Amino acid sequence: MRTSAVNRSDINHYQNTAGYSAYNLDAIKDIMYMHPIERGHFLFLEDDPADKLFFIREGKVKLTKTTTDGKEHILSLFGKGDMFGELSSFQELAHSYSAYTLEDSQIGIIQQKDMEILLWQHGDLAIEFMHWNTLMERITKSKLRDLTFHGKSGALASTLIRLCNSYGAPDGNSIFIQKRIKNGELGDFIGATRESVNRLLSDMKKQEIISQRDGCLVIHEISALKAMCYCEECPVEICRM
Amino acid sequence: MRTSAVNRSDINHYQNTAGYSAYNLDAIKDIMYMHPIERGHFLFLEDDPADKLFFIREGKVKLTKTTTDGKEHILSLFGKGDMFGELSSFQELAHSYSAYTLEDSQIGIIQQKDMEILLWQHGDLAIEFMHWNTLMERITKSKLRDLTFHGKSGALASTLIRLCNSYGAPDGNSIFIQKRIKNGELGDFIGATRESVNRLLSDMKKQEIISQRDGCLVIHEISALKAMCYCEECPVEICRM
DNA sequence: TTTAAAAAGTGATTTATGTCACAGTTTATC
DNA sequence: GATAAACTGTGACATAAATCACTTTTTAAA
Repeated sequence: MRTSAVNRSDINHYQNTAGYSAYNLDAIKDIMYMHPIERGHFLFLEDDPADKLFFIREGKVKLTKTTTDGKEHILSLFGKGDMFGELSSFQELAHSYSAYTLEDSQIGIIQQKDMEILLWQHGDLAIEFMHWNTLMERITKSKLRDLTFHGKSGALASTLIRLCNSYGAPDGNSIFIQKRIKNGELGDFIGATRESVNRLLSDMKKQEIISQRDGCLVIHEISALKAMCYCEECPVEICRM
Repeated sequence: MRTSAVNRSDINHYQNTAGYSAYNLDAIKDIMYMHPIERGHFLFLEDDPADKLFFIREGKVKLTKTTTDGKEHILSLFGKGDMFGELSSFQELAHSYSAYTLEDSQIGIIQQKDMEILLWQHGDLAIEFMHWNTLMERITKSKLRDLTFHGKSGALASTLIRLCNSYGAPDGNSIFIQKRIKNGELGDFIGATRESVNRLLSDMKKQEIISQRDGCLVIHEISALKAMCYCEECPVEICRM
């Protein structure tokens, strides 16, 4: 049993980033083609040519990578207002991951060619786009750090914190994660087996760091999770799924 | 002893990327201020404000991150022609890593403000800059994959392949890595201890996958390394340090 | 070239994580 | 709400990697 009380600043610090974007890319909204995509459909597969960006007007999208030995790595979960995609730079490149919808979604598709014309014409957009790139790169770097340097327990703790930031709702002194996630899926985020995730979560439950309600995780002691991954308190725009 | 011969296509596939850049950002050369920086000096430290880009005209730079529990993580090694740096997007952000020179270097420094003005004015540059961002993001994502999903031996194998691409020179049927790297340093790339690295390298030597000459590593069976990290054959511009 | 310092190598042990097997529980579907 | 399918929980064991302690080798400095 942990004795430290939940720190009020911890509760206030996090905010649910679902449906929130730190960037402002209005100009591209004119050049994107909106497509309604039903739940469970792929936007692209690994090895498809990478020459589009995708803007989520409505819905949720999961990015996954399948390794050649059959493991699935979940790279990101994106929601309303997020943009994602890979472009080609020095040569025609293929996607390094797949993307599919988790809900019926409205997806804006932007062709690389159109994007380039727009960047060429609109300085404001170019600057905003740079900001978006900067942010995406920081998110990826922060995951690299968290997944590599404090073992699977650190990686899992970091993932739970990111879930708080992306799907958390205040719940008394705790944070309720408004998303059902299977243990195997948590493992796919961090490169661990479902059994390991299960044991790590069980330990956290024994220590009353987390609990479960209605099949969702509830985080009671986010400070304990932060200790496990040697959290550096990066902004919520970066510490997200 | 491995029986498979070194595949000629493996030898031809890699190329030394030191001093090579896949992007073309001539316009920024006009706005950067060149500074001679002596070996061992820091360009910036973690927590310094992130508002500049750095272009290496001459020399080598190492990017490292120190975790709060005292570990050092080496993020990248950059050389002539490379550009690096972090900018701020939605708010003033701090650097998440430090950068210091490994040799006496000539470094061009580009202020974020100047960069933004230039992007605003020059469409061509905006597009090139997007390509650069795209490439950097792919490099980081590929490291995330390699360091997280096939254990420390996979992570080490991937790092050795990247070293071949960044510092390798053909040497008969082998690749000579023209850079002395300590075992502890290899550990800092992948989040492993020097002892673990030592044992993994010893195993590779026993299997005649690698050897050592003049304090440098020589890679004999790059295909064996590729098998260890389930290599997906990404282009050398991405598979680098 | 001697000497001190740094790095490499290695055995013994502990801890972390994966693998396998199977029982219990929840969820989805008819 | 019965039933199958999917998911969770857990023990036993195997393997990977860290830690500690120490010797040997290499490198840098005097």
